Order: sequence, then C-alpha cells, then structure tokens
Amino acid sequence: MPNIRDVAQRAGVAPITVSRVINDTGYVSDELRQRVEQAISDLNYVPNRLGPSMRSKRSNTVGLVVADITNPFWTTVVRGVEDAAYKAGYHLFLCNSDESVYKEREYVELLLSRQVDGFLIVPAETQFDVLELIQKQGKAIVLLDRYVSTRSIDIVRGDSEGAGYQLTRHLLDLQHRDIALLNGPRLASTAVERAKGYRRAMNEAGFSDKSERILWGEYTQESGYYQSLEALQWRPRPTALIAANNFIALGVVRVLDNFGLRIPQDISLAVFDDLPVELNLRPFFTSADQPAYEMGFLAANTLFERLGGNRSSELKDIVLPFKFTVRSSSAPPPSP
Amino acid sequence: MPNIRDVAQRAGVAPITVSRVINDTGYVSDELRQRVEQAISDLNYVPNRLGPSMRSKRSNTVGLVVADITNPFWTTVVRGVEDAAYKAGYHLFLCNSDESVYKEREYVELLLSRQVDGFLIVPAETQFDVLELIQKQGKAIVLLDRYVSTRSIDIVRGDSEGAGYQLTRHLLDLQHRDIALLNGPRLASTAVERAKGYRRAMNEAGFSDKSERILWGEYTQESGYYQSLEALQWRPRPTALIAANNFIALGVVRVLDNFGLRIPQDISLAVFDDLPVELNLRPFFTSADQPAYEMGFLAANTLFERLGGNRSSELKDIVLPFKFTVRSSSAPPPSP
DNA sequence: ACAAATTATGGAAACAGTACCAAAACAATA
DNA sequence: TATTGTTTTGGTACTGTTTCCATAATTTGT
Repeated sequence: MPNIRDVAQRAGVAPITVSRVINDTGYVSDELRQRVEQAISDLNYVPNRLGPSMRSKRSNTVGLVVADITNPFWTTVVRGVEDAAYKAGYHLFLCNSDESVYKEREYVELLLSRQVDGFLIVPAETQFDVLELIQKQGKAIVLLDRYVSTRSIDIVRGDSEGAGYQLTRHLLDLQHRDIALLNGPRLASTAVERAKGYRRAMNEAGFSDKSERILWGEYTQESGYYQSLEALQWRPRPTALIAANNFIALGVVRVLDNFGLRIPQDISLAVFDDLPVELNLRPFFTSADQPAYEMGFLAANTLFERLGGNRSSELKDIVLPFKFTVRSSSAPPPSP
Repeated sequence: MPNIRDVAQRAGVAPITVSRVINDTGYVSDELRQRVEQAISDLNYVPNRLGPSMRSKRSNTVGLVVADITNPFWTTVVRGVEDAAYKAGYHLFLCNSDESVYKEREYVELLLSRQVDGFLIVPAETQFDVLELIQKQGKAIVLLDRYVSTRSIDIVRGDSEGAGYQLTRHLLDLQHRDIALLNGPRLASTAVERAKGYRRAMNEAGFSDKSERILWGEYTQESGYYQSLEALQWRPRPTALIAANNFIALGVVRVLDNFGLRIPQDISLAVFDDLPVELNLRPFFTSADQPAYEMGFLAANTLFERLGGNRSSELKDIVLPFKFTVRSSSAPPPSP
C-alpha cells in the first residue's frame, strides 16, 4: 500500500503538496495538481486517516453500545443513529452489551483505546460507573432512552412514565380493576418510569399502593412467559396485562394461547413500544410506541453537536412523545 | 489525556517499560511494575491503539456493509457477526448501503482510509467493481449471502436455489399449477438463485419455461404490495404465491387482506427466510428459513481466519442449508 | 575466577499525515 | 526602483506506541 511519500515522489513534488491536493487546501498550481492526481490514480492511493487522527485527536468515530440489536426497537434506533452518522461524516463502532455491565465496561475501555470521539450508550443499569471513566477522558456521551443515577449526562429518551400512565389509564377506562404490569429490570430506568406511570394512573383511580401488581423481570420473551404464568395465578386473576416491551408481550401471547385464554375477550393486553408496524402481519396490540428512529437520529445529532464544539451549553434531557394506538388486544373485562 | 510518556515520567521509567507492563511482554522487575501500575491508575491512563495500528498496519477492525439493518434477517446476521467479532477481539464498523451502489462505494473508500483489516459485505449488485479496489489494497473480503460475477471471493450464503426448489415443489405437491414467484432484484444473486430453483421444480413437473411466472422487484414490503397487485390480475389467476423474502410477504398479506382473499383457502403463500420465530406472534408462513445467525458468525470467522494468516488457502464457498417448515399459509388450491 | 547465559532497562527509529514556519517567485503599488 | 502583497512550494516537527538494537546487571556453569 503506497503512502503519501510514494505519491509525492512519483509526481515529483513534496508530500505536503499531495496533501493539499487531496484536501483542497492552500495553493496548488494546476500543473502540479494534475500530476499529483495522475500519481494518485496510478498507484491506487488511499490516504490513511490514522495519521491525522493521531495528531488532531479526532477520529470521527463514535462508539454505539446497545443491549441487543436483535430487538427491532433497538434496530430502528441504530438505524436512526447510522443515518445521522452518515450525514455528519462519522463512523460507528457497533457493540452489543447484552444488558451485561461487564461486557459494557469491556467495550467502553476498548472504544476508549480506539480513540472514539464520543459515545452513544444504552446503559445496562442505573448505576453506571463506567461513565466516570469516559468523562475523565474528556469524551462526550449521550444516553439512549435510559438514564443513570448520575444525572449530568445528555439523554434522548421516550416518555416512559407518560406511556405507562396512558396504557394503564386506557385499561382503567375500560373498567379493568386488576391490572398487572409485567415489567423490565428494576435497574433499567425505563422500567422504573413505566412503573411510575402505572402507579400514578392507579392512584388517580383511587387504588392504594397496596393493590399494585408489578412484576419485575427482563425485557425478553422468556421473562414475559414466566411473568404471565405467575400473574395468571393471582387471585383475583388480573383481567388485563401490560407488557413493558414487545418481547415480553410475545411471551405473554404464548402463555395465553397455551391456556386457551382469548385476547381480548378473556383478558386484555396493552404493550409498550410494539413491533414496528411494518413487521406486523396484522397489527393487533394496543400499544404505546416510542419513536425509535427519531430517538437514534436525535441522540446522534446531539452528540455530534457536542463534538462540534458547544461543550459548555447546558445539559440536554430530550423526552420524545409516544404514539398511543388502540387496537384489538384490549376490551372491557368479561362480565363476572 | 495522558500518554505513555506521562506515565513513564511519573513512574520514573522509560516509556518502553510502561509498554512492557501493559502488554506483559519482556522483563520487568516487580518494583518497577508496581510503580508503573500505580502511575497508570493515578493518571487514568488508557493506551492509544492508533499508534501501534499505524506501525503494525493492523487495526483489528472490520467493515460491515449490509443493505439495511432494519430487516430482521440482516439484524440477525449482524448479531452473528458481532458475537464472532467480540470473541476474536475485532471491532465492527457498521454501514448501511441501502442497496445503493453509490453508498456502498463511498463506505468502502471511507473504511479503507480507516485502515480496516477486512470487509464483510452484502453486495448491492452482482457487478461489483468496488471489490477490485479493496483487493488492490490487499484487504480481505468475505461476502454475505450474495455472490458477485467475479467469483474469486470467499462467501458464506444460504441455499437460495435449493430453497426456491423446495418451496415450489411443496406447492406443486399440493396440486398447485399456477404459481407466481414474487422475486427480489434481478441484480441480487439470491433472487437469481431463487428463480433458478423455482424453474427447476417447474420444469421437473413438466412445465415449460414459457409458463414461468416470475415478477422481479425489490426485497421490500412496497415491492411485494405492487407485485401481488399485478400477479392477481393474471388469468388464470395464480392459486399460490411465493414471496422471495419476509418483507415481500408482508406486502402480499396486505393486498390479500384488502381483496378479501383468505390464506390458504383462496390462495396459498410460501415465503423465503421468514421473520425470526421469536418475532412472530402466531407463526403462520410456510417458509424456508435461512440460518441468519450462523451465516453472520461463520462469515466473520472465515474472515478472521484469513486475517490470521492463511491467505493462500483455497477459495471458500460455504452454502448453508435452509430449514423448511410447513405452516398454515399453504394448502391445496380451491376446487374450481 | 572467568565465560556465558539470563534478567532488566533504555534509546532511536518508524508508521502516515498535516500544522506551522520559511522561502521563493511574481505582480501590483507607491 | 523599492515596497508590499499574493501565489506557490517545501522542510521540520509532532502525534503514541512498539520493534529492534544496545547496554548493564545479575546469575549460572565449568
């Protein structure tokens, strides 16, 4: 692989002149420019951006750490990030944390050593000390959807609390009284917020905190499966379930199918963030959808802005509205 | 951000000694090692891997260019790649080509200038001259699923021809005679192969090439929508449709729903690569599933092997078997 | 006791590009 | 003609780390 000196030699100029041709900076006569361009194409020269990155301490790369790109919600977020990065001339390092704090830390350290300019992260837990590490290195961070206890970080997130309230309220309005929330991990801020919204709606409807029916678990289909198995054993049996994400909902449906319980005739179901409509054969879930693509796009642009210079500007906490859609998975409870 | 010299100074040693401590190479006395480790933690020192990358011409990064991570099939492939990369200590640059040759080229050039060690690519078209560019730079490539006309490149792919044959054969066995294939782009090798399999089955059943019913389009829901609109106008109307991927199938379902045509009573449907089962509420499509995760995992490992040294070994063309599952979207044609 | 091997440490150079400074050639102005 | 400004080109230094080589210091072998 030729370097800038090889090109310079072939064109009979100094390396710096080649640099000027490539980057279109400074003065270069037409004659030299032509000779340089010829040499570049003769040698199939591709400039090496590692050198400049070392000097300028800017790599134009960003680390993207998500829990699992297999989940269509995050896929769409990633897609938004990617589009924004493409437009802004940044490149993405894709990392899957699998909700593991250990893997998260490992990735962050590796990304730091690769000199990424900034981070887009979905933190696995609310306690997030890796973050300190990043900030000590003077790198920018923007959180995706989930916040952490240290609040001094930019974040772009969905309105989990509001969505929790809305879904619960919808079921209450249908006259449900026994509503179980099949929630995500206690350590995910989104799950905490969803529970908050649920509680607010329940309290407003005159239920005390004691009648809370919250099951903490994970954002997986398996978790949804076991959570609904458990919820169905409660007496009185819940007449409505709220699934804290799309995967949990899928686990729920499997269980209800097994038990021969019809949705919504026997039991109602409302869901957070849903599958993207285009993946759904026949849209069915009453759901509160988060604007996944916008979340990714906005978060990335927030990061790039920070990297562009305005480090001083105030902390951002962008909360995106959800879209509530009533479909056929919710109805009034069966008459007793 | 401190560098290795800062650490060395603080520990009262030479930079090279710090390097030895970090990488656990060569001889270092316990005393110095301890002093160095202290200095590292005092300064929050994170080694910069850009320097060594420049010297060694190995960045331990790989460019991953896919058409669209929004498609669950590719998402799963990417996930397989990511897992393999994590294990092998590589980092991934994620790029979305959107099936555009232009974007593809742009990304490849950028990735080259970032000194990636190799490429994992889903080529947008069968003609792929960007590839030459890569090979001229002496970088390794492994293709994902789709081959290109120049066959001198490693590839890991699904058995598109076999799956095409199997799906068609299944419908023929059910006594369908008018079977339309709603296919992907003419320039995608997978679509070409799927058509081949379809033809082979049709010919075997005694149909001449003239009775071919192939509609070329794109691997999108929209394309599936318009393709099925067209196919339904043919006389005799097809009694069965084959969708060349999951998105096309979703477009088909939308149209059939609109027309009030029941699946499979009025018309049968068989599908390539399907949605991952875990995303399907109630699995429904008779389908030929490609092993997406394995494809990504194997392709990545093939690349890492090449990067590990055995450049000389012979060309690989790994064809993965599909999984054929009969579900409720296919049945005998309605009696006339 | 002396040579040889082992352990321990450091200096210089190299990777690729560009920012900064220097310097020449030429044109325009006083 | 002298001065100033503009255009054009190049030399040097710097980024962070490690490979290669050199040089001690210490231990082992005979």
